[in-house]
Amino acid sequence: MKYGFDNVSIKHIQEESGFTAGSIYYYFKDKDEILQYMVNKYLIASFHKMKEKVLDSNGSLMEKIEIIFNFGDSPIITEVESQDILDKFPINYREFWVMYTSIYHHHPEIRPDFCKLCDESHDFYYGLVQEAINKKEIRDDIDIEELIMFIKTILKGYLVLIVFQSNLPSEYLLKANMKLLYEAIKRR
Amino acid sequence: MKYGFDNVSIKHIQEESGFTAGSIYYYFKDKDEILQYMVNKYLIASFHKMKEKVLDSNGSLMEKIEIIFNFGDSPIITEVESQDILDKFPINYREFWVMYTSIYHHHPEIRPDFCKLCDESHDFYYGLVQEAINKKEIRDDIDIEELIMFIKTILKGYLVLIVFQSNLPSEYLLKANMKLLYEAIKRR
DNA sequence: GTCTATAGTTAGATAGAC
DNA sequence: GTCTATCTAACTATAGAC
Repeated sequence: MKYGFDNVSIKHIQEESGFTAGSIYYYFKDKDEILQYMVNKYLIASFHKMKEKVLDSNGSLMEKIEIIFNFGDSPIITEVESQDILDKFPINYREFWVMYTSIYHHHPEIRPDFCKLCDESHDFYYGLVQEAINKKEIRDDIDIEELIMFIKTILKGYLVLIVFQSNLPSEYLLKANMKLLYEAIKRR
Repeated sequence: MKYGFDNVSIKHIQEESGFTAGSIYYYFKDKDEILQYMVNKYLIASFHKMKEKVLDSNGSLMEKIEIIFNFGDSPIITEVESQDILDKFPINYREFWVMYTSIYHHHPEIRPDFCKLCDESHDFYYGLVQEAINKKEIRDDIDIEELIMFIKTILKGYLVLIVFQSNLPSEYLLKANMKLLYEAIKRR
């Protein structure tokens, strides 16, 4: 998270982890395998945690979307047995996502994981939107696929703006997006 | 654009440019200065080109926003005297932006340019929105600052989704965003 | 399973001829 | 202004002792 994946060296990892390069290569066949491991463990596990949190909330669609907006601030989590290190050195989900996208072009091997996440998130949003229509929370003349794309766009844009335009206070940005998104989909 | 800035070596540049390392270092004191040069020349010039294109269009706010959406596809441009190379090897603005953000963390020296762009874009959007309200194209009970944040969020999210979720057809994504953005701001 | 030591390669950068 | 030749430092990865 400090250097970005391509700019962190095995020697950096050696110093921070307390293991020597020899030990690190005992567990991972090369540097790329460390990346693969992290993406699998952290990004995907965090996405599932987010889904869980949303589905447990029992709120309205807008309340659920607010949970997703705020999930960027959450620390990355993983399975119980490997959680120790993440408790000691928490990693922000949003920053992790940005680090991850920054290597997207140079590491095509991680793209399948990314695609899997996108597909899963589509199905997830579909469920949320369908439920909101059934409960008459939002207009029912809305195209579900269009709304999913709109929500995805706003969530991604929010995440990116928070990171790259830090002079925008996140609470105002969140409020503005929530308010205007609701204007677009509310029953009239 | 092929390797990303940190992963491209002077030797790569040597091969592609036809100049040797010695010559390259005659013009640039170090590799970072090449980056500075590109950001200044390309990113900022392209933003001004986009503004120009929008202001010349004389369309409605939504038509102007559509121009901005589509600007990601445009080739990067610069001043007339250095345009030759970009004509021969066009660079997509959207891809350039992504390459640029991918080095944001590791190259703090380029952040001031980024801030300048964000500030300029705020003033630019403010003008567009104010004009649309005056012309009664959109609701006048809308908070301008909130709408600017909303528009910025959607434009940025669109750009990111196009790059990282390429299975989403851009024309549908554009249409969905335009339609729902308009739903949020249209006069009722 | 962890270490030391180091191989082999490539990186960014420079000196000096032309 | 461009080149050749080369330096030093850093990198990934491995061999082999313990």
